[in-house]
Amino acid sequence: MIIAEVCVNVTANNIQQTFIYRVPERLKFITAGWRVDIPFKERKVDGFVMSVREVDDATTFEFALKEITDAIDDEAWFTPMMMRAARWLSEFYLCPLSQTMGLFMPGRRGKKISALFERVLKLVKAFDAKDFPRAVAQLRLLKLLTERGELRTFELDEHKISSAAVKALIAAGYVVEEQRRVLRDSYSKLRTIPRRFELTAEQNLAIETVEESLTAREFQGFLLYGVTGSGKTQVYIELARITRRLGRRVIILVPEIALTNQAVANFRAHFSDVAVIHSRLSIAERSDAFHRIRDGKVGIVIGARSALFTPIDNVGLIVIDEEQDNSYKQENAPRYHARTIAEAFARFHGASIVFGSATPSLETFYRAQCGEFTLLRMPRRVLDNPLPKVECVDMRGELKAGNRSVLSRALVELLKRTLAENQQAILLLNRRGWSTIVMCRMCGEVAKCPDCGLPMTYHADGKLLCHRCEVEAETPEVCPNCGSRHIKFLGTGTEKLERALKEVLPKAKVLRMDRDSTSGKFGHRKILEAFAAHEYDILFGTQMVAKGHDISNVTAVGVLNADAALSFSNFRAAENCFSLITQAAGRAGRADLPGKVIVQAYNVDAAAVRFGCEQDYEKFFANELPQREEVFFPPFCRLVKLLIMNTDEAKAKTFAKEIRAAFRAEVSNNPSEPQEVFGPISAAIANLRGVYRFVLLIKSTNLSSVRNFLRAHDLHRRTDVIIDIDPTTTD
DNA sequence: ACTAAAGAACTC
DNA sequence: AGTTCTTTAGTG
Repeated sequence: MIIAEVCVNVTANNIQQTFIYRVPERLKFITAGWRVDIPFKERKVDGFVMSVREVDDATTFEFALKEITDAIDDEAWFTPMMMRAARWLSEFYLCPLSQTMGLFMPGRRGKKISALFERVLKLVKAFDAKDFPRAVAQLRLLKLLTERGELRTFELDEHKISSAAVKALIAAGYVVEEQRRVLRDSYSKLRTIPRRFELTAEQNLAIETVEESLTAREFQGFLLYGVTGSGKTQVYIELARITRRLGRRVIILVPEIALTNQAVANFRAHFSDVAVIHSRLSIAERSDAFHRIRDGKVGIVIGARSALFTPIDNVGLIVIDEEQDNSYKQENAPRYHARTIAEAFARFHGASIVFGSATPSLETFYRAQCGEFTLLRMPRRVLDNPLPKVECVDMRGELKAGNRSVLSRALVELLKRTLAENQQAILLLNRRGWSTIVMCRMCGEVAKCPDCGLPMTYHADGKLLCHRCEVEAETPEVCPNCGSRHIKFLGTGTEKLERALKEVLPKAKVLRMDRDSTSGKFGHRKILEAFAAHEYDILFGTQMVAKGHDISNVTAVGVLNADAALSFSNFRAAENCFSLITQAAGRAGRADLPGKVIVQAYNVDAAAVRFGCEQDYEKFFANELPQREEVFFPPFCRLVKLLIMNTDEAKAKTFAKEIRAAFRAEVSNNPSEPQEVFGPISAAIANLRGVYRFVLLIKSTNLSSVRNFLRAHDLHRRTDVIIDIDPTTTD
C-alpha cells in the first residue's frame, strides 16, 4: 500500500500537522511535490504531497485512512528546494506549512492553471508557383511561409487568407498545422539599449571581490554600499554575467513592482533569459513564468519579493536592491521579510548574496561592521558626477515671513530657474490625497476611520478615505459631534500640492505620481516614460517618485514635509526619514548636469534631517547606533510582536499579561543573552470592528528561545494571537 | 427539564 | 477554515 504525507491547504493556525492519505493504484505516479484533491472532514480540499512511502498492507493506523481523490497538475508542482524552503519558513515564522507552501504557487488556491496554446502553420513540401495560377490566397500563404518559416493562425486574417485556402494546402500536403504552447509575458518587449561604461575602480573592486565568492560556490554575504548614482546596477549586471558563465542562476529583488520595469529593461539589454515575477502579473502569466523557470529556460529572475518563490534551482547569486526598503516586509500572513528569506535561501544554494543600498538598514550595516558581511564601498558617483547640493529650508521661518504656501520661496525660485533652463524637477510629498485632516473648527472633532480610528484623508473627489484600511466615507457637511458647519481641511497631500504648483507656475506641465494615479500593471511605467520623454516639467508625488529611477534631465529636487516621518512613534522613524531625504536628493543631477535639492522641514535640527541634507550615511549611522543600543532595539536585539485580540477588552488585556508573566518566568534573562517583554499596550488599531487589540513586544537576542516559548504555549496555533517576527512597527 | 448559544475539539 | 461535539447559560 502506498501512502502519502499531505499538507492540507486550509488556512487555519491550529492545523500545523500533516495528514496521511492512501494513494490509490490509478494515482501511484504521484510523488513528493504533487498537488492533489483530498477529502478532509466532510469537505473536498486540495493538498500538497510532502512525501510518499510504501507500507505493508497490514499496517494499521489509529485513524481510518482516506484516499487521495485526484492529482491536480500534470507534474509535481513543488521542487524539493521549494518544499525545503517552505518548511524552513514555516518554522522560522511560526506559521502553518500550508501558508508557506502557498507562497510558491501562482494563485493561493490549488487550481490547475490552463496553458495557452497557439496554432502555427509550417511549410513541409516544396512548391512550384506556376501550379497555383488561380489560387491566389494559397500562393500568398506559401510565399509568406517561405519568407518567414512559419505563420500563426491568428495572423491569417490580416493577410486576407481564408481557412478554406489553408485547408486546401493542408489536404495537398504542402502545409501542416501544429499546436504550440505560448508563454505569456507582457514584459517581453521591454529593454534598453546596452550602455557600456568604463567601470570605475570601485565598481571593479566590488565585482572582483564578489567574483571570488561566486567561484567558490559557498554562501557569502556582501553589502554594496554605494551613494546614489554610483552605478550599483552595473555591478549587478556584471555579477549576473559571471554567475551565468559559471552555469548558475540569478535572482534580482527590487522593493516594489514599480521598480521592476527599470530593472528588467536594464537586464534585458544584456541577457535574453530574463523572467519577471511580481504579484500584479495575472495568475496565468505568473504560471507561465514558473513554467519557463522550471524548464531551465530562465537564467535571471527579476521581481518584487514574491520573485523568491519560484521553481528556480542552482542559484549562484541573489541581489537585494535597496535592501533597507520596508516594502520587503510582508504585512499580512505569512509575515516574512524578503531580506531574511533571501539570506536563508542563499545558504541553501551555497550562493552569494549582495545587499545593495545608498542608505543601508542599520541591521545590515551593523552586520557588515561586525564582519558578518563583506562591506563594498562605492563613495563616488560614476564619471565623477558630483553629489547634488542640498539646501535645508526651515518652514517655521517661511511662516514667520508670511509665506503660508506648502512651497517655500527658495523652492519656487529653484523651480522657476530649472524650468527656464529647460530642465526637469521632482517633488516629493509623502501624503496622497487633498488634505490630511478634516477637523471641526468649533469643537476640534477630527474625522476618523470607523474601522480603525486613523484620521481620514480628504480626496479631491469629495470623499474621505482611510489610507490604512481603504474605507470610504462621505465628507460631513455639519460636525457629527456639535452640529457646526465650520469644517476645516488641514494638511497638504499631493492633490492640493498640484493646485499650489499650478498657481505658482501656471505654465509648467506637472505630473502627479501616487497610488491614485498609477493604477494598473503599467501605470508607473507610463508616467515615468512620459516624464523621461520630457512631456512634463515637474514630476511630483509620494515616495514612489524617490525610488530607483534614473532620469538624466532632472536637476532639481524638492522634499516637502521632509520630517513628517519623525512624528511617528516608530523606532525606525529617524532611519526612514534619513533614507527618504537621501534617496530623493539622489534623483538630482545624475548625468553631466549638477543637481540642486531643497529640503523643507519644521524640525531642521533633527539628526535625520541634518545628516540627510549632508547625504552622509556614516555620520547618521554613528549617531543613531548608540541610541538604539541604549534603548535595546535592533540591531542589538530581534523583535517579536504579539497582537492579542478579543471582543472583551479586559480578557484581551488579561491574557496578554498572562503571556508576559509566563515569558518572564520561563525565559532566562542572563546578561549575556538579554530578553525583555513590554506591554500590553493598545495596538495602533486599538479596536477593529469590535475586536480589542493589544500588543506585547518581545525583545530578544535569541530568537529560537522566543520561538520555543511561543510553541510551548501553543500561541502559534491560536486564532486570537498574531505573531509577527521582525515587525516593522512596534504597535 | 429542556433549548439555544457559546466554546472546544477535530479534521488522516 | 469549517464542521461537529460538548458545555454552559437561559427559560419557566
